[in-house]
Amino acid sequence: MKTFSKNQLERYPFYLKYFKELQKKGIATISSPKIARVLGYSEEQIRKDLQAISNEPGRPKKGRSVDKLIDTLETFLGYRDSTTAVIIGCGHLGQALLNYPNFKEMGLAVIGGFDNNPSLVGTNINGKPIRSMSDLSHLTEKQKVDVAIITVPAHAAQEAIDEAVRCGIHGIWNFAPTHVTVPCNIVIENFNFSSSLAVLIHRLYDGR
Amino acid sequence: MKTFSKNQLERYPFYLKYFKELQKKGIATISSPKIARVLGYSEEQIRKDLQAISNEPGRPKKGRSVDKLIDTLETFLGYRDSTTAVIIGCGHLGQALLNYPNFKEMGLAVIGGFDNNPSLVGTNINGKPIRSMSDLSHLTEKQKVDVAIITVPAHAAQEAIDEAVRCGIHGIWNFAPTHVTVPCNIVIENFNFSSSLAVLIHRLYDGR
DNA sequence: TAGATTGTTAATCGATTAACAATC
DNA sequence: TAGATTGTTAATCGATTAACAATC
Repeated sequence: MKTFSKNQLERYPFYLKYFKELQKKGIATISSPKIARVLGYSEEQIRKDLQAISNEPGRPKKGRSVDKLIDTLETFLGYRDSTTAVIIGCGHLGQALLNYPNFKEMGLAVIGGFDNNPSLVGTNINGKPIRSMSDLSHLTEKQKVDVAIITVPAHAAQEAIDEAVRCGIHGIWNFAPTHVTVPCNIVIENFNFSSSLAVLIHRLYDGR
Repeated sequence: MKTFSKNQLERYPFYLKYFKELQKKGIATISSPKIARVLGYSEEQIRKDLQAISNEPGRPKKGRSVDKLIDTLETFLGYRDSTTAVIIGCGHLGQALLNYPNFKEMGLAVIGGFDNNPSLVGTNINGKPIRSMSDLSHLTEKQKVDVAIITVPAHAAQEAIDEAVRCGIHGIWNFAPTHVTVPCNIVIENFNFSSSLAVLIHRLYDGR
């Protein structure tokens, strides 16, 4: 089976965004050299990336159909499925994610938040109910939950993740700035401000 | 000069976090095999990573001093410097970042926000003033600003970044889910929800 | 001394880039 | 046909892993 590296997977949303802009402009086909000029990837890499997910070849001299590429990418990225997610930790960052408008078009349905702060429990944020952490298992018994988005402080992250895993959630999107461990059948993606900032600051002070 | 790959730079904050936990527990030295067990990297990689930034060797049978490692890492990562940043776009995400408590210890001083929404301009968030976008140049004339954190909607990102660059800001931390272009002397780091989510979803539905 | 751990050098692996014939 | 672009195969590059002598 084809395998996809992390870097490669990270590029696909950029392609999709660009192709949607082309579609809006009424452009029907796009070639690798043109994509290369805009997105700054090499044209060979673009060809490989698009070959890996397309089920029909590109046409010499034309390139590929923008509509088909969008269709293929949205399917590949799971934007056509509905993945359900809960936010664990409804502080500022968790609340921002409860309000984030782009998850829906990415096929991610954020169905509610969990927190232990009594002044939050029972309220709604962006129409989504905030429940007590102890209610997570009740929700997962009634409804499939695919992803737990972890936005608790670093010191509480491992415990929150353990509870999510106990409740049968298989995907963890960890925003807490700390290393955590999960069983090997659980998929975890760390989305780490401090790692991203480390790259930025180093490049900034180091002249690349 | 030594070069550091993106992956390598992204690992350093995890080391630092872990070493600080050790320090809190009163542990004085740490070896690569032990780090490997906790963080899940290979011990060879850990040795290379720590060698690359340390100015004295590790001691056979002991490892390295936790205090010294923390000192070295904090200096290397720029946590001892003060990097100044402004938030451009003070919607939910921008406000969450204005309230994010961890930037300070990373050496990042968020000094204010910019937005064009008249109901936000003139207010304070977490003690930080929100100004009109047209005032950015006034601020940068008076004060060094190193980083612009871009939390505007995707369609407004390029314009916001162009303005930040015109104002002499050299570092761009882009949270908007879109590709943007910057002059070659500007450092940009994309922190992209859709890319991170793409990795998570693919691993989740693909059995790794 | 023995053993754990180090740093260095070589081997492997995987991703990106280059070369080029095929094709519309 | 000529030229742009494709897909494939080979070469390069860089990062990770393995091997192993050195050392406290």
